[in-house]
Amino acid sequence: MLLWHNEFMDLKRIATFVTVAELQSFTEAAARLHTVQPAISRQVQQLEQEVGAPLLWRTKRTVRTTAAGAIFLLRAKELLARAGEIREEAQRANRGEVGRLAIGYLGSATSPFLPDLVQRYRRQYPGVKVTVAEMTPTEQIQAFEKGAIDVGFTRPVDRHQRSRFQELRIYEDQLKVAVSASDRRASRRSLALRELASEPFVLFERALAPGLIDLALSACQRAGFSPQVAGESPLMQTVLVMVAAGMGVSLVPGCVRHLGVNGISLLDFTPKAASVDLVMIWPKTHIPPTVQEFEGLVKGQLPAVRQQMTPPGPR
Amino acid sequence: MLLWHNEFMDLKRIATFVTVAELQSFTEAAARLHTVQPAISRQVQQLEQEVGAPLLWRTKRTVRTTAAGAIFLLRAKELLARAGEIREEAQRANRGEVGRLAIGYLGSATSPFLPDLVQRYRRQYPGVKVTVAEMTPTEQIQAFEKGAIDVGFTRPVDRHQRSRFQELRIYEDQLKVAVSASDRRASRRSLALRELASEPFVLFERALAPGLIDLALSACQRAGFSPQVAGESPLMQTVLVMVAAGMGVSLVPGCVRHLGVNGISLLDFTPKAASVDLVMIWPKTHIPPTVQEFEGLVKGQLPAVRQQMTPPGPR
DNA sequence: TATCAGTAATGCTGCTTTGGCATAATGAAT
DNA sequence: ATTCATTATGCCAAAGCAGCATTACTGATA
Repeated sequence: MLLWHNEFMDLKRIATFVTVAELQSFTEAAARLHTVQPAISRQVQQLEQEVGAPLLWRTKRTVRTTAAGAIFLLRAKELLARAGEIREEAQRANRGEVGRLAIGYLGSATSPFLPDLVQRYRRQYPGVKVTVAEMTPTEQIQAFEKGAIDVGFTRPVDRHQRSRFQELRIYEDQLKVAVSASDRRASRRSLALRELASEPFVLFERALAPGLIDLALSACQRAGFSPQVAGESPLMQTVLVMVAAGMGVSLVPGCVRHLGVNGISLLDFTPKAASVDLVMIWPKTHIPPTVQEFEGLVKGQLPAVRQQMTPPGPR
Repeated sequence: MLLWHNEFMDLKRIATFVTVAELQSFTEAAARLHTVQPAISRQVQQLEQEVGAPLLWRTKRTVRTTAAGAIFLLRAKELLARAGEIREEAQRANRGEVGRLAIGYLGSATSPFLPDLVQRYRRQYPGVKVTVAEMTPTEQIQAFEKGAIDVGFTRPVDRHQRSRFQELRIYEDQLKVAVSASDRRASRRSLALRELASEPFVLFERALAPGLIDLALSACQRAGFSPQVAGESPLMQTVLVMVAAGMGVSLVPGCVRHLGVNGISLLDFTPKAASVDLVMIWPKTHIPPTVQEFEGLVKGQLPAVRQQMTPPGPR
């Protein structure tokens, strides 16, 4: 490697040349750069080697740029400025001020509060490209694999995946029995789950939200029966409409009341089932700064969100 | 200076990072860059220090860019490409392939051949911005001072300036006596200069071309008289028109025959005066490559130019 | 004309940085 | 659990670089 000149120009040497060219003096440039004149001389010499052209025309009294030096001076200043810019940009990306934040969300459980969260975040980080996409829990896991989303609002992931994701509980919801408004029990506050043992059930498709459906099934199990599934749908709205139409009863999270489907009644039941949480999840590995910042904002908004998602009347 | 991190990012380290990011491997990057893996590790570490943000997310199995690294990778590649481009541009400037060539010229002595020279040059060096401006010899000297022109086609400069300029003789011309076509001597081939001792003279303004006029005056001096100047003009055409109008005789370079002024006759005279040369001059200090290349082209064209500027008929 | 003053280049030295080797640490896959 | 692949770290020698002293040169000045 002896005497083997580098393939690349050195930005420091370029900056030195710019200073010399603008001050038209090696000595003054040395003072400006807090070093000594011979260092400047050699830096410029090396840069001329690297560039492959003389850049400065020296007399003992004055220093001028050559033709090559003049054009190089112009371009070098641009290059140095650009170098500074890209460093700034990387730092902004590292602070989560630029970049992207792709959000997957569960429409039925987030519609009341998510738009506000997103709006607050976009105001605070206008440089971040935010996208939102409604997805079922299963679709969100797949989207994480493909890198299509950065955070997801969903149900708690199963034991298998738990180690790969970080979770933030947003709010706690309760399973409710959904019956048609024309059902004879529609006006009751509560019922025993085993009263439904022989009723037809309409459920959300298990493959798309196994956590939720398994919770419902285990509730029936504990009540001593296995529900007779008369219908399934990949859309929560459709489930509710089928219930309203009297095609069966269902077990759904209380938050579906925000979906605005008429003709149904949501009842508490005994024995009480475990609560069904809404969580925000994101992969533990390689957490982008945008996600970190979003997490902080969400945490700050948690009280407001929880108040918003708490049923207004008597529970 | 111990542990004092440089203000500038190092292009070599940036290139190393790009290689690592694209190959997604430190080890492979080391092989590609003909060095060893620890060197790569430390270069990337240093670059991350310089940038002020983590750029790569390392596991033992794979290497990925962080959010900051992803945007930095994109920009860094542009920066490296740009750095290469500006080096190329400086080299082209050094070879005279880009830049400028500002030409000052003496219209009366160059009009037959200069357009062709300029055209040839522009074809060979299309990247050079060529400008031409008609100027008297004195104006050319001033234009050189201001850096307004790079080469000049003019008369030989005086002793005082000679050391500052390089000269290339283009062609050799002879002083002629100009008389009106209606003059009784108009059809003669030659006359003795002293025949004009008592005639009125019309001359080009001395201040604008001292070399030429001093040559004419010294010719008269040697013929034993001092001409009686009846008129002066800063335009050679005007001088000739005044001669044609019979306002006087003049002493002019033979090349004025190309100006296309009618009604005059150009005669040889005795005693023969020193020849009046047309030269190309340019400052000795800081000769731009464009000028060097132009000089080469002009030298190659000299025979053609001289043939073109030689009077066709008997001399 | 000779001296002087100011500037860039060069020789040299010691410190800093960097590359290369050996090895440790770590995580994934079998 | 073990092994393999990969990156990080400790160490050393070589190279690069800054700083000092000095030289060489030129334009200005007396």
